[in-house]
Amino acid sequence: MIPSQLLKGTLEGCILAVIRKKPTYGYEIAQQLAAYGFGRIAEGTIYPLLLRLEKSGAVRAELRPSELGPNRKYYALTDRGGEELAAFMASYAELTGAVDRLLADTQREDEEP
Amino acid sequence: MIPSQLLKGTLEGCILAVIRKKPTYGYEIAQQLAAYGFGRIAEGTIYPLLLRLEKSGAVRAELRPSELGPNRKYYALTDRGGEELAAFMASYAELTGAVDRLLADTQREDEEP
DNA sequence: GAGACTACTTTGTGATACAATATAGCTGTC
DNA sequence: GACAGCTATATTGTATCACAAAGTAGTCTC
Repeated sequence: MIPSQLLKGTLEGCILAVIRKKPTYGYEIAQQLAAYGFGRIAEGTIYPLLLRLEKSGAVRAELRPSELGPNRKYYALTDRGGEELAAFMASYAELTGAVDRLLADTQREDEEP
Repeated sequence: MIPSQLLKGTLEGCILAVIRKKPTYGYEIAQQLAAYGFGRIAEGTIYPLLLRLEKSGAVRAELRPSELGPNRKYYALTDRGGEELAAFMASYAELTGAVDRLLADTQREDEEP
């Protein structure tokens, strides 16, 4: 299980990435994230996050009927959202670069006693 | 610059990793993190975090005089801290695994139009 | 009509990075 | 000896965000 604190900030970028692949709706996003190995992301996390993204102009929402079940709110990435996704990927690379360098050093200490 | 939200949860594990390499004190930890590429971590972040770790039993503190400047509070990793570090590394690997799979898929869409 | 699955919303809570501020010792310079 | 600048720690208040919980509502199967 990934602790919720570790997901902070990451989830927003990842949802942008999921939407970029193909416009989709909240419920399916949650399932995709689970399939990618994020674990179960609560509805109370997904939906407020999508509303934030819509309000900030990173995504555009469109209501469509579902063949089975209630209506779906499909989200598509805007240009602004594409820029945010690029910024996230850069920050994420910066973070993992720093962490990986540090953890590599931590490892090294074991090997040379 | 790494946004503060992305650091959440990560910093605690990384500080444990720094301390594991060699017992050290807050001020130097901040400098080491900056050197690894984390950017400048505010004092208001480092010191409360170290106090939390001490209170939780992950680290042990010892006050030592400095050759130059005020006293330093050296922190050393406890067994409990070592376990927490291992747990962090596992969670971190889980997270980066999921994100990397997702971002790889996002990339792939570009290549095959 | 009861349960299960789909699908979205809202409210309140907890964790945590950070800005700002305070304190204090040491060094060097003018 | 006053002042700047670096070292070193602590505290207070704030903003952000993931989540639990509860609610609403549609479809399907038994």
